[in-house]
Amino acid sequence: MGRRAGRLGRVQPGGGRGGPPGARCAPRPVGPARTGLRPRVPGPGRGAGRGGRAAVAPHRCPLVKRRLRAAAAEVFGWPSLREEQLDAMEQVLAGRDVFVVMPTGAGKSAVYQVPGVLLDGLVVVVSPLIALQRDQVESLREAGAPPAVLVNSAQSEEDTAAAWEAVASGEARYLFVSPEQLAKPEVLERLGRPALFVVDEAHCVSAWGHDFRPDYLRLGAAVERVGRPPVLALTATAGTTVREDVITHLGMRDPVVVAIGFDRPNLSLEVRMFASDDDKRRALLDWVREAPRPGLVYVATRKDAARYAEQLGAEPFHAGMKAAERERVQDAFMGGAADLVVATSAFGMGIDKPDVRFVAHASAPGSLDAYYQEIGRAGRDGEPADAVLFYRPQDLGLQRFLQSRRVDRDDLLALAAHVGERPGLRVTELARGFGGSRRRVTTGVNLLERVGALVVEKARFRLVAEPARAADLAVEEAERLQRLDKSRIEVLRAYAETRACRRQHLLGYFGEVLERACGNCDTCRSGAAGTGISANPEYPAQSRVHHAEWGAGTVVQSEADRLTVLFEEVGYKTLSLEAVHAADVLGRHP
DNA sequence: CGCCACCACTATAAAGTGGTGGCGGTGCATTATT
Repeated sequence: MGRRAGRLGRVQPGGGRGGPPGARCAPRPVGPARTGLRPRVPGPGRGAGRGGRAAVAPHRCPLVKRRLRAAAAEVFGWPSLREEQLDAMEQVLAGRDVFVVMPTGAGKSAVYQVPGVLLDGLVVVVSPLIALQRDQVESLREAGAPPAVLVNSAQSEEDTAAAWEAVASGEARYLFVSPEQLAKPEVLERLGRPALFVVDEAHCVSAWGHDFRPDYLRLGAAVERVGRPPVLALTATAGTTVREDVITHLGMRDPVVVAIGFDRPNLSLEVRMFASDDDKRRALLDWVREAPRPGLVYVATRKDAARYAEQLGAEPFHAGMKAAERERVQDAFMGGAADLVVATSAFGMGIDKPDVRFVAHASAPGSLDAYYQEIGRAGRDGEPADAVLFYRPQDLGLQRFLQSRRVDRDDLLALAAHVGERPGLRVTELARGFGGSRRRVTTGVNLLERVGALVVEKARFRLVAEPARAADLAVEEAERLQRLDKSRIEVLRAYAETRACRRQHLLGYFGEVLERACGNCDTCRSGAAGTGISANPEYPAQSRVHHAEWGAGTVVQSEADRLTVLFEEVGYKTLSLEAVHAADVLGRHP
């Protein structure tokens, strides 16, 4: 395998430093510069509305592309690559930061796997689940790609030692780790100077970094610590808000965005509205019993997973189950032995089953991003499939609870004071000395850093504000973030309650414009989705507005009689156009 | 925020009503016990 790869020649990372192929053939800087903390209006290169064509220059570099194609064919046995994959790979080899949005199954992994063959150095791949890391290593091994190793807490010390040995000797080409591993200074030291830094399932930075897995927000610092190699972020779901968040927190510089369109026309979209819980439950059971399988039912709680599974004679799946049992259910579903799984959001990452005929939601998830991701597991074979949301406005209450991050000013004050008195501590020392969990301490540190009250130098913390002031700023910021989080639920509500074409609505949120009503959603079928809904000439989607009370914002949804706007300070709001006109509260921004 | 299990209450008794406290999701890594 090494020999095969060797014949293809090597490319130095980083257009500037690297010299030849990259330098001679460096693509022109293209694509929007999207590094700001707050959402902006997409630049002209963004490509909204043109079916999500890649936002890369028409520039071509025959030599590099030829070598990429050769590596794909010779090492991985892929006779061809998508144009988007090639574009992304080429930009990576030229040393650019690249943000790739592609559906599962479209070959996201190839975007780092193939350049990995040509690069002369380590490719670090951050992945959220150990199971996913193992799958990736397995598929690289099967392909006969350069050696790939793992470092995590679930393997023996011997295996970890061997992995580090392979990294140190230069034998290992790919290293798979969790963000938690990269929070350890000794791990970062052992990485040396990687040639490429990959963040797989990059939406996790935004979805989990702010509280559940705060080490995700420290990846940007990790990138700096290892000499700032090119950063490649990969995900299947990224609305514009999520994308901005990921780019900001990974510290990506002027990234090239390569996206494949979001639309899945074979997926029928439907929302069924209920007032009572009993009615909703009965309707879901009836519907699922009749639906063609295999299918997936998403629920909001573990208890519901057990209950519905029992009633449907299906397999439940949630994080409270034993690992062996979870594995059994997942394998049974993948293999076809189980054709119905009732799951919480724990189920799905890494699931790539082509023939799933429906995804039904027994309760609303917490965001439209999550919803899109979950329904995206249906109909990957391109055959007709159903996405049905059994909706009750009351169900949003649970999501509101789940997204409320409890911030305690006293806690933050104590943390700030502790750091202030003992400059130079690292996370582990801080957690031990301060007496909080690593998670709590990291979340606090992230927040303090975000408001500029704390700086990090070589993984050591220093307070640069008065503790009381630091705590105030952090609380203020946490409250702002919380408003934003909660407002994401409003986006879901808007989807569930819209009378317009669901697909236009959904795609609009992801920054794509569908010119005409889709004809494959419930509102289209019932004739409720009138014409001309997508275009409100007064406040088109993505335009900047200013509200008298809520300040600056961006229109994310524009319908004939209502608007959904993302305000920077208060989050998403749905406004009735009639009220807007009556009170004259909304102005256009230049 | 909303549910649900549990409790007290009512008062020919059994089963229903009303109040309320606890609970709700996602994974890695690490550590203390069997």
